[in-house]
Amino acid sequence: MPRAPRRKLPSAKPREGTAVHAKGTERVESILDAATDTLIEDGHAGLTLRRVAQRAGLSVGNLQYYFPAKQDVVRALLARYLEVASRRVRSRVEEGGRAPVERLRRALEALLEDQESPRHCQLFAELWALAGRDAMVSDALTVFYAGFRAGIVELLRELAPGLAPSRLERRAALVVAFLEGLSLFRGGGTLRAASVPGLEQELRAVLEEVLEGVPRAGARPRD
Amino acid sequence: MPRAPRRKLPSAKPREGTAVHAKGTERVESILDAATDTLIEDGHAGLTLRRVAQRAGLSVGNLQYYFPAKQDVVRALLARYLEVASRRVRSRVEEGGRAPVERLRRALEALLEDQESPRHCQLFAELWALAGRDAMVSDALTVFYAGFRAGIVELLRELAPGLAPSRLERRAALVVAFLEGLSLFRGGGTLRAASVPGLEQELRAVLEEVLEGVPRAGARPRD
DNA sequence: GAAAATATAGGTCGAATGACCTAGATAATC
DNA sequence: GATTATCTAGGTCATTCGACCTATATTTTC
Repeated sequence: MPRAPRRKLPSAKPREGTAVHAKGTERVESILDAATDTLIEDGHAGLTLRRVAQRAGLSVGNLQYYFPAKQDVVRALLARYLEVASRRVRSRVEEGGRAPVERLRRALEALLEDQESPRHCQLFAELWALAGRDAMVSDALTVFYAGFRAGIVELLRELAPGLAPSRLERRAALVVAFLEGLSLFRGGGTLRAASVPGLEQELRAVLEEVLEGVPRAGARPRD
Repeated sequence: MPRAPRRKLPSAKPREGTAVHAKGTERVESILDAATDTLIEDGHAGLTLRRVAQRAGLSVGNLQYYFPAKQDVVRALLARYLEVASRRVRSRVEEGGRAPVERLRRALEALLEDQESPRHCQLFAELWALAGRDAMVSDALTVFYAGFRAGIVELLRELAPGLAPSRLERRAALVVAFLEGLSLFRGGGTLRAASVPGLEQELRAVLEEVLEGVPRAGARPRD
């Protein structure tokens, strides 16, 4: 943690991750790639402009031409990654046009597959920690999880059309929480070493068990 | 990230978090308190010897009398925190001597209560991120979660005595994963802002639903 | 082809860091 | 009272950091 930013007094460089020419756009992409890798491998504290610049193969000065401050890099990297991840969730949800139960089953299976990536899991672990300290990260994740939930809601709606929208939203939130909890111990999660052999089959078995008896309305709670 | 540690060549201070007199023990405790708070508030990168010393109200030299290196502070603080948290889980599990289902219900309720603490949740978010990069942290968490799981296993065993130990272990792992996932969005979690109103009641409702039909053996999978 | 926009390299600066050290003061214990 | 434990206050050192700046190439655009 180097210094107190004496920030933006005159500032002649209004650029913020946007480029006009093709070459610039390409540069921005490679910068964000490098920044993402660095964030994943070395954490937020290890994400330094110098390291990113070196990894992306350009000078620090050049990097700062596109992203004047570190915060700008993080912001852009986050926006890009979460946007892609969101689209991924949507596409998972829309996958296959079968019966409701089957659709849900396939969507969950696909979401679980995404957790195989250690990169992805480590990134999110990093973001969860950051969210408690950085409002920008917290906001970005809030938007992301709202989209995630919405995708699950769509799936659940088909299964239980009678459920009130607010209750669907809540059930979806529980599903998301479970999935994120699993991402810690499963596949590429940072705690896969703290897991248990055979977790996968058990998870599938429980999923089947729940899905078989799923279209029950449940006792109506005070809304 | 300051410098490459030129580490331990002669080293005349073999102390490592242990004190002889009462005053020293007290000091160590206050150091670990300060270090824990700093880790929670500023993250692993913000955990600097200077900051910890200032917070604990002593000199850096004195801090290093007890903990020669930063790593030693982290190790000790982790051991202490996870030990306390482990005991807490056990006591939660042993709480109340009622019927199996009731015991499980109460234990889960107690575990959920622990998630109300933002400090606790932020610390764990930090540790999950760290675990991917620091084997010491990963190992400590692995031990912790093994204990956590063991506690849940005890509870589940009463409910489903027929289940094989390995399957109990796996079910417990799923419960732990769900709980940790919830800790992100519930109570003091770093993503409480990304949650949904009424999550609590819904969670209780689902819990009840599951607990009611719980002593079913489930289809025997290939073990 | 000239003017303007864009791209890039290299360097400076103040601030902060972890590890280490010295020299001495104060307190507890035997 | 001597021994050990605890503690303070300061400083050194090599290193890293983010922000900032200037000078120069390279492209676009007109």
